[in-house]
Amino acid sequence: MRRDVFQAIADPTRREILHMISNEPLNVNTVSENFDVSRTAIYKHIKILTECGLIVIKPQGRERFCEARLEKLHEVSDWVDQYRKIWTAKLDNLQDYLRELHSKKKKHGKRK
Amino acid sequence: MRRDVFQAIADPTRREILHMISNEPLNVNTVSENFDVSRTAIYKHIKILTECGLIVIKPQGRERFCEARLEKLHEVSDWVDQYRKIWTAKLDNLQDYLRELHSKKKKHGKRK
DNA sequence: AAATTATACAACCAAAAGGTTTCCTATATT
DNA sequence: AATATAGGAAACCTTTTGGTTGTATAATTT
Repeated sequence: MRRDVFQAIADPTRREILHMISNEPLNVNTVSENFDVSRTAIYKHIKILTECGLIVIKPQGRERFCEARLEKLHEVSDWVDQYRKIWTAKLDNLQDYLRELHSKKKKHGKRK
Repeated sequence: MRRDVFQAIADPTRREILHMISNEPLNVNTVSENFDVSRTAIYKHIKILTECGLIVIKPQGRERFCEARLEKLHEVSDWVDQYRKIWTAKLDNLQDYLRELHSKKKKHGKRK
């Protein structure tokens, strides 16, 4: 099954799961107790998160502890970063333009 | 229809559309020509992207130019950032641990 | 005016997503 | 040994997603 991080974090429940275990690993039951859907439903989300590498499962007795692999999110932030350059550049241009407009206030039609 | 940025960027086709128009606005046909699915399919993707604010459509004659609103991606990077703190802290801890392990190489089993 | 072009949108479809209940297995507990 | 607990997975269901074709409409060209 093709799983990628972008698809995994698209679901709000999965983002919440990630949040829950971001500080300490929790077993499957503990995670599912915090939602009002069934344990099986949560289990499926957990499976998806492991399939894309955002979680690793560590067995301990009969329990499975879900541990977040937050570094995996760098894929997302790398992707965003390439666009941040563009959008901040555009904002800079806008600022320059506004500044220029402001300094030459002899002209008529002015808008913030 | 509830649309959020996370869901919008989950689809690879939509990410590619964003990429295409990240530098210059393009009209719907031009965008769709670069994919091998129908124009209607692409149009739907564009609609989803506008619904979550990642694109604005500017009519110009009979054409609609799709302009990227990349700033909207800050929602994603903000979300990632809260976790980046955690994952980098953990990496730092690991590094400290390894450094300590290395300097005091006389002892046997040591853990932070 | 007629034909072409760019887009919007309805109707429909198959597959995937997200959920359920039910049953099974492996560890702990008593 | 018997029971309880934690998790895995099959079977099934409904809604959403991503796609299609076909039709309609508004500008542009010829």
